[in-house]
Amino acid sequence: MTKDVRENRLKARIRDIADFYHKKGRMPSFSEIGDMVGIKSKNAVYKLVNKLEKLKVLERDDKGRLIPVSIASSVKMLGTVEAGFPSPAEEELSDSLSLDTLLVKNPQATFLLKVSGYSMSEAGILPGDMVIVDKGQVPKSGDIVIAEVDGEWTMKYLDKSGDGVTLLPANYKFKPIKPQKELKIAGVVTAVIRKYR
Amino acid sequence: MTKDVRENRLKARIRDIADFYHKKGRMPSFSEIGDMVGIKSKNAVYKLVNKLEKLKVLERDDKGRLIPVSIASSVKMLGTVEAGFPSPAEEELSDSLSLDTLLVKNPQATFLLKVSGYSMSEAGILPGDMVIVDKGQVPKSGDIVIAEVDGEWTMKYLDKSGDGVTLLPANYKFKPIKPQKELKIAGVVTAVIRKYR
DNA sequence: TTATATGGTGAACGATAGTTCACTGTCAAG
DNA sequence: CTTGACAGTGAACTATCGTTCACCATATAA
Repeated sequence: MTKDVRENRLKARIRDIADFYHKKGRMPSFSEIGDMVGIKSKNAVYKLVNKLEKLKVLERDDKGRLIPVSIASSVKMLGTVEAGFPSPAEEELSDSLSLDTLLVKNPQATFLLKVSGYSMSEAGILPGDMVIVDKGQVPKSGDIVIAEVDGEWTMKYLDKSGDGVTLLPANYKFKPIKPQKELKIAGVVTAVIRKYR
Repeated sequence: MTKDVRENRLKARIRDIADFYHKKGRMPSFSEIGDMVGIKSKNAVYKLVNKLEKLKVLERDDKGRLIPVSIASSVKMLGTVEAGFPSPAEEELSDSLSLDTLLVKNPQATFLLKVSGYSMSEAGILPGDMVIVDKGQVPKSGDIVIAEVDGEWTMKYLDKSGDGVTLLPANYKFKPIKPQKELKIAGVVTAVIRKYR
């Protein structure tokens, strides 16, 4: 009864703080939290923050400043499509994460390129897709790489299994590439993104 | 000569601040910036921040607190694969963005589901891929949706063109689904993500 | 040469930060 | 009915915040 009311109020407050963070790009201060959720005393906010810290919604700095934890993540990870969506209560339990931290290891060396050809279509990489490319990663055999071969840029599978290096397309209509003069591997494709609408 | 030195020092400082932000989850204070980059006077930091604000690296709050702009984004958007990578100087000019803001409109209603079947493989959605699902979006004809049809969860194209509603697979080996009793559309697939390694 | 922008030091300012204390109701469990 | 946890008020505390002041050194431009 009143327990539900308390929980709902707590969730609403977490949502308020998360909204603030996503809109303003920083965590609110204690007094700002108080203004948001309708608490007049900073001490009450202090206790609220203690609770949220235990819930791993946020963390405290060594200097006491707030840093987001579950708040910073924009999506919640569920199971497979076949499993469908769980009940709202169970949704809460699923661990949430940020796409940036999931997909980008070192931001300084990571780029987004647009795909235009069909040469990798059998690997599920279609024209209009975007690939995340890490320039700092060491390319291994089997990786999809962005390479400059004899003056032209392509995206292909890197194959070091035979003698020399071969670039393999993922489309039977395209031919493997044996670099004649030079092969410069600029980066490794670490992820593919397709955005609808 | 000395101009290059100045620019490089500025870039190194921007990198320091970005590293701080990505590691600690919040922007540093003025004195923290001073400690990081080796400036003893907060006034010098103040002038530095003014410059970074003009460069759109960061912004200032109405209360003077720092919020990240280009610092918050983890990837830099380039052109097509065929265009390849530009020179490092041109790389700087490319606009950078955050994958979270690029792919997620409302974080509260967005989920990540894992794909397991081949029923959408011709749309470039393969087993092991992840789909970003927005539960708050209104499903339109042509969208890829997550639906519960007659008690089972699937991901299919939504087709409202004919009479009634049909769920279309993207694989000729699978058959279109005409819901017998009930069709609950739980969300719209807004993006596909494939992560390597 | 003389200006003048640039980048820095150091001290001071009021405002706000997070924290702590004492105190007050409210509700559920004993 | 009492007890104790919970949630909140209000005031005080120190530390740190961003800002501004006056001043200095070094380059670049006139």
